[in-house]
Amino acid sequence: MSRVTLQSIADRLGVSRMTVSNAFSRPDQLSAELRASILTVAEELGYRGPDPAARSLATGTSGAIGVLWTEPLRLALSDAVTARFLGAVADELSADGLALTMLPPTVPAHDVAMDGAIAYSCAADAAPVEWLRRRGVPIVAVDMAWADSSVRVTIDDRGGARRAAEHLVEWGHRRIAVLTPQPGGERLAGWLEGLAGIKPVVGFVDIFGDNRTAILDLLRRRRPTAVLCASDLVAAQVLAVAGELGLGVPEELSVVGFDDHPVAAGLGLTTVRQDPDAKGRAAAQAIRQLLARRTDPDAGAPSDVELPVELVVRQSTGTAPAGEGTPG
Amino acid sequence: MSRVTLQSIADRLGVSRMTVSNAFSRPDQLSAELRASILTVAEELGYRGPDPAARSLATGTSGAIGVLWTEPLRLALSDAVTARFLGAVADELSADGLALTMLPPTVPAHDVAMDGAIAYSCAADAAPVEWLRRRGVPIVAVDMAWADSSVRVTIDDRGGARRAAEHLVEWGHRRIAVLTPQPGGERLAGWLEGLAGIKPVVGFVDIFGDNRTAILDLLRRRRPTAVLCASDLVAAQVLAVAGELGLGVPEELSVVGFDDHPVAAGLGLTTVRQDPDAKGRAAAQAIRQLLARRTDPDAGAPSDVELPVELVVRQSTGTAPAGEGTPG
DNA sequence: GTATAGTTCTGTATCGGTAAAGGTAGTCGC
DNA sequence: GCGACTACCTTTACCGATACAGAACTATAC
Repeated sequence: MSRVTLQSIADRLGVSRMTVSNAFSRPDQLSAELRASILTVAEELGYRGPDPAARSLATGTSGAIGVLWTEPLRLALSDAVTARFLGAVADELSADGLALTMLPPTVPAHDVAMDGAIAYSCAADAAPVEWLRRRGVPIVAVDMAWADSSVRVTIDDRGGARRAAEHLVEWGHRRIAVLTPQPGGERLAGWLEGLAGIKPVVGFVDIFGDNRTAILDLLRRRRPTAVLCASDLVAAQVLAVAGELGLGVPEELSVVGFDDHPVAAGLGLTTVRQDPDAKGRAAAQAIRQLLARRTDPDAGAPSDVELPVELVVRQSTGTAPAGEGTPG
Repeated sequence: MSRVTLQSIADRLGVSRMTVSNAFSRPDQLSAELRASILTVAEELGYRGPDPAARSLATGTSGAIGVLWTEPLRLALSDAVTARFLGAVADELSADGLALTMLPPTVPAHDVAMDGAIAYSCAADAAPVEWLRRRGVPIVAVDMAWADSSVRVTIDDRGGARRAAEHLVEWGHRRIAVLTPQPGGERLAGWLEGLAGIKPVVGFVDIFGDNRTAILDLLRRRRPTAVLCASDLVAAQVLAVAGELGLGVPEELSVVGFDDHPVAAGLGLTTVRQDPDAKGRAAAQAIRQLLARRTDPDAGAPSDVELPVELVVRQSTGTAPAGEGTPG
């Protein structure tokens, strides 16, 4: 017994296949009467409804937007800031009837149908990004340094980092450490700007991992009076290690994070706040505009967006310890 | 200029379209030599790679698993327990090369191509669930009371709730309130079992909302010595209101949550721990088995899974206040 | 020299729809 | 009574691939 298709229904009723298609997809194109009988027959035959794959092929749209992420998805979803961003994207897109498809690194991005994609914090030369570009899928790059033609949504990483560094300098700190995932990047650049010539001790961390050993080593051997961290979660690890070492915060050590992750408030962590909801909305808007251009080439190209950030001063930063203000 | 397809490449080289298809999808089916020249020509012509929609129609698979959720996706992603579950599902499925498509309530589920679906905490009669059933999509129901033929993955809600209630009774509590989102449900049933005849004060809450007023009213007017909450987030609200009222916890009020949400440890909240990672893995496994049955009908049907839970006693519960142990 | 098998490529059939233009009546205005 | 309109349905022409069976050719064995 073969599958029930539009044709089966059409044959049964002696109408054209197109009419049956319209009965499901464009009810205004046929009389209510005929439509009712088509639906009845469809029901009788056990028709499953228009096949999404076939429809997708015929119309050229799939109803889904992809999210590219180069780490295991667990990490995206378990981080409150990232998850919040994704939630905002999803909600904003859902208003347009679009679903969100999350593509882990192991899934060949070229195999999954999508009308557009959001590349989130990927390396610009990551293979999946490259594939999608090839396919001509409209891409919005979020939190990525990617000079290429797509649209970018970023936050003012550099400005926020600069403010954070300036804040420490204002409090008299001179022996300052920075914890960054890699050499380079906007945040590091901003810190250096804000430090105005002070050479920081640079430590490298795994954003998603446990950096206890590295931090322990840094605090014990280099004795910074302040630490600038690439994220609040790293900063939280610094606070924990400081506690272990009996270092008073902020009396002996000031700590600054980044993101204003939900844990930051509870820890009294001074940090640079970003708005993941706004970022998500901006990304979704950009996608929407790119999609609009597909049907109406006159629609303007969306422009890059850079969202502002804000320094939030809490209890984890204070004046530099007396007599310790100079580089060791 | 029309689009470059397999046919364009085939024509250019004088080979059959099928051979070109194989060059991309089944490299072992042709000589390395021919394949190389096909890829070269493809490159020259600017071929974008096999169209996912077309492939999907031809093969009958789409490479994505849907997640059904009847609230705004923001709520799924911003809740740590749910997000963690989704992360586990995504990671587990990604090993099979499957992407995860999140379907918000506003997206017609029948319009998006998917090979299977995970319905998470939806009403069994929710329209999207019904559509997918119609379409014959294999569905795994998670945290749902759904007697129908699909596979279910649940946690021992009833047993956990029973243990929580017993715990309070053991500490001498007799005037106990429960906060639940709706009348009925496994957790409520478990509480009632554990209360062994004690009639609780029942309060209704919005799981995703702010219930301050309702809780304030409950604590002030009914003066329970203990509260059983349907989730840790509700329990956290109870703790906050207790603080406002100057009620000592646990001296004057014991509070029990559910889930062992990350905030619970910080709040010292006694709760029932579930393992969202295990739940995610179980759901993904079930999907995998359902998909396997599609190609090999002899593969056994996956069976329902009920995961154990565990009472975690922290500082928010203690002995009932003296002389208050009897129902008012 | 012929059967056996393996490699490489081709032909045909199919997957299940939608878009856009094309009839064909009946209706309306005048 | 005639053109224009509207409402409804049909025709034609795709959308871009994969599955499966078999043909042609090469190598190996005996």
